Amino acid sequence: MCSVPAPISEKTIGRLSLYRRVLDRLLREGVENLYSHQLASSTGGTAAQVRRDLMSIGFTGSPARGYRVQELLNRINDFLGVTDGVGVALVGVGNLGRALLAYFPYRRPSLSIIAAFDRDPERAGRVINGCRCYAMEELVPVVREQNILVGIVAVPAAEAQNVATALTEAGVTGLLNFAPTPLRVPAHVRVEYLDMTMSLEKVAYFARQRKPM
Amino acid sequence: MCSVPAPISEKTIGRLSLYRRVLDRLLREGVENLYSHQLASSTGGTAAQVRRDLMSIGFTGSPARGYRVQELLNRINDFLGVTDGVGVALVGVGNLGRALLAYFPYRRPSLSIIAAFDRDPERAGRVINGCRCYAMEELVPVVREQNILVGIVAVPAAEAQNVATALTEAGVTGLLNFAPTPLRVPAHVRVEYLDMTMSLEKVAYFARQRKPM
DNA sequence: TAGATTGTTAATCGATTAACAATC
DNA sequence: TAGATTGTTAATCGATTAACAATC
Repeated sequence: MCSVPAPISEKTIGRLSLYRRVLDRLLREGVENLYSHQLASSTGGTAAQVRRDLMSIGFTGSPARGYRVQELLNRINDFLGVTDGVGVALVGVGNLGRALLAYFPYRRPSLSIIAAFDRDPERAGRVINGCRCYAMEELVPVVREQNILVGIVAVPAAEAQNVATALTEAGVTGLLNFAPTPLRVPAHVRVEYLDMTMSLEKVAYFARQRKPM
Repeated sequence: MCSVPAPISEKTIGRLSLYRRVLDRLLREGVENLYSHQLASSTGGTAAQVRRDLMSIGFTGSPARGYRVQELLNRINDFLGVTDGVGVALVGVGNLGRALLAYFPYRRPSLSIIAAFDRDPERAGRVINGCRCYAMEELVPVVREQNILVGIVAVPAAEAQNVATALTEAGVTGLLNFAPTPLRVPAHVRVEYLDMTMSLEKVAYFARQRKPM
């Protein structure tokens, strides 16, 4: 009965996050059961993929009723660990940073940006969207003090590495990097890259290809 | 000599976008030649992957000097079609939308957001970061008039499908979707998904896993 | 029961990695 | 020449797809 630690793929983690939000909405709408193909159509995947993902976290359904929404949601929340919540630090309070502060509301249950940092002394000391902005020098002590685990890098590419190093030194184990540059971090730190310019250029490329219509 | 149309992978397109920006910077720094591993370390990939990508667009280097930076940059620009430029429309001028207006400057050479739209009449008529905001009713005529090919969907998930349908009807062939919901569009329209919440939740998951240090 | 769905296994597909000859 | 790099081919790896028995 001692099952092997399930090999959860990285992509599965991302899809579980999406399932979670869909299930949350469905639950509020009063849906109690759903089939894999329903969840697939709400998330843009295939039914088989949904079943694989749920199997990989050890959740089973029945051929008759499909999956129980409430139980599945609990299971995913539990698996992703969103019930506990995690503190997030934002570095760089420029245009992008301010947008992120507005996008991820302060003191949100699962993920909350609880501290922001900027090199510009003008911005330090201000409170934006409920989030306090600190000077760069305070990064390490504040992140340590508040037990922050995740850092968002929203500074220009040239500064990104220094920011990543400082965040890592302060004890962060996950980084979301908006700068279009690779970050060198210790092996125990996870970096996720999010390059909006790349996404837009990709779309533009395909849009141009399909222009002649 | 009639070579087969090279099968360029979707991921390659994204990486070419990143190479392009690195090459642009290197060129300004006066670098004339570079090896695949140099480009790889600047973009977080492997040398073999860089070589595959460049080969796939028919660009070759020499064992002695590597690749010529200027020629490579021209080739990639040409391939991605950035030299011509493409018009982008933004739909949704909330927190995220305004951030995007600030992030992708108006009248940028290759990609410029030349029109924004919002349901809120308050926002329509204003000019943000040099970009004019229109009412939702003007979407189809304005997008058609200005020959806009790409649409950015920055509205809540519930409205995303309607916005996508309108943009498609107006002649857009590429969509960048920030809403966490799949979009049903005609086959000739390309949709790219960018879910910031998913990215952040993924990082948080891995960060928590690695917490015990 | 009949029918749709689940969970499992085998087959397929694509991309990455490894090995190597050719080049300057 | 020696050495590092390029371009090419074969091998490996993983993920997706397809087929099918089990289930309610």
